[in-house]
Amino acid sequence: MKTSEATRDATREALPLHQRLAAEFQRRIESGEWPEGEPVPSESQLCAEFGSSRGPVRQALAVLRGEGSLVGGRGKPPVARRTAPSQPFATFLSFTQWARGIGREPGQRTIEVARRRATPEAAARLGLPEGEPVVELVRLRLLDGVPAMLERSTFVHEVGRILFDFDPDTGSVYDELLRRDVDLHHARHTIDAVAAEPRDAELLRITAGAPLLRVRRLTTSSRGVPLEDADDRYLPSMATFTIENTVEGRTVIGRYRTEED
Amino acid sequence: MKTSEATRDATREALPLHQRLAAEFQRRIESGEWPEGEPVPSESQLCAEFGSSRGPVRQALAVLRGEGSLVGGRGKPPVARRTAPSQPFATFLSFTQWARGIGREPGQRTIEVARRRATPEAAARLGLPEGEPVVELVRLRLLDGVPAMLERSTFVHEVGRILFDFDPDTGSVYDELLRRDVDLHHARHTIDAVAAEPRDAELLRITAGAPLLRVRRLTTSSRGVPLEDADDRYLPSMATFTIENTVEGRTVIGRYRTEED
DNA sequence: ATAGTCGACTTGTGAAGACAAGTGAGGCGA
DNA sequence: TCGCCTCACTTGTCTTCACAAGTCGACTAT
Repeated sequence: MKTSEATRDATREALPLHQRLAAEFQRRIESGEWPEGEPVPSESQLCAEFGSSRGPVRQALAVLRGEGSLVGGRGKPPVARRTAPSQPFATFLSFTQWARGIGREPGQRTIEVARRRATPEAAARLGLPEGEPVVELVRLRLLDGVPAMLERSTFVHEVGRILFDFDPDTGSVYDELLRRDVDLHHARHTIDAVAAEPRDAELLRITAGAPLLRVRRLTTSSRGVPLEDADDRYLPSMATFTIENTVEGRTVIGRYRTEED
Repeated sequence: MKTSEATRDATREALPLHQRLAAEFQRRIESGEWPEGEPVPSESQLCAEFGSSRGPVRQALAVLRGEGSLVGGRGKPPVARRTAPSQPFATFLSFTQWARGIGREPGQRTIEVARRRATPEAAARLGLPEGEPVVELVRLRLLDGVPAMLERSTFVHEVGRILFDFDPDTGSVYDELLRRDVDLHHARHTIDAVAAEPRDAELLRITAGAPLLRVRRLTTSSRGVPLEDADDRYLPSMATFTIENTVEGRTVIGRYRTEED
């Protein structure tokens, strides 16, 4: 885990001052040290406490304001506001991390992993010539042992071949790809609804034609090269997506376990 | 249109320097004056051009970097990158504005507008005592004259009574509420899939049981008071939602006309 | 008692300067 | 020719100063 080591080291010392301040302020809000609704210490007090000038303090506060954890205006000290933590990239991309994040136990049953030639549709989305070899992975994903989602992924061959050295039943494919330094950087999720096809229905143990929440995902590298094209079909009773939106332009997205009404 | 007048005035003169700079830089990127992929002028050049110090220039550039329009790092000048404009709050809340934004003609047929007592579910979501009077609005929304979505909104009475002075067939309820200074500030959209009920099916001209993309929306004021609880059911063939996501944490959401595959 | 005013304090904005850290090109030597 | 090094230039970070603009409480005059 190269990245997490680096992060730990950086947290300790090497990070620039304003980043350390931002982290510290965020910790204070989350821990309740700065209670919600209460005004936080003034900038000059924070400057005194940390022995810095106003610059880094304001830069750190700006980050929190951008996340909506701090609201306030000119003349009056900003007040803390606990807010839904914006789900990081990883949580939104990895079923395993998502499930753990909401306190459920993820599971999977691999239906198929195969190297074959790209279908015209997949080739188009991945920007490959038709017939190029790709790796297809079909898994049934479970939440606390109950079927929740059917995942059909198509990887470009360079990425997909990693899967043959890896048992997709044991853990997170996403983690494994990161460990192999695959440059997963950007993802576009398109959400719609489809009727369960007979094969979907059989695996998810529902009746054919039942509505499913479909998320098609195109994951690309930092240079914009498509790496994965996926089609995830969720049982609506198991997961929903939410978008939160304010006039100030702040947006936070999330994927949640469907609540029982 | 009070706000747009204010914006226009402010753009001219009164806005702080860094905001004017940010707007100018964004214009240059969108207009192609700063071509995509090309490095933009250095900070010192911009300082010289606008006769300002580095502070405001950097502040303005930080905004663009936050939106992903500018990427780059230490030592090398940042390069411009055209990016999907993050859809503003209004576009995401108003069917009318959304439709116009994607070049379609919005339409609506009001099925019902009624003042009645809140159902237990609606009361719970709106934070009202059960049986409190609310205003319910049911409209069939059209895209270029074709049914696209069925909208069921429940407004708290204070907001909903405005609708009785307004013909919801003529235009945007959202615009009308803003004109009446209703403090629509925050919205939470929860997305899932449901099967069309007989009544849905009849209005949307599909068969019962067909999958629909459902978006439940809770709109609140800036102080967190719920104002509207809505249940929008889209034909998946007409609209999808997308979420774009990067490791840097940038997120942009959108609602789009479903493309024909 | 109440309304208005003043002043202390807060954040927003901007200038100017300094140094650190990274990039890239050109020049130099092997 | 190739590789290395130096140097100019860029952005990142931080300090210090100054003033504007808004808030809020205390004080004062009515």
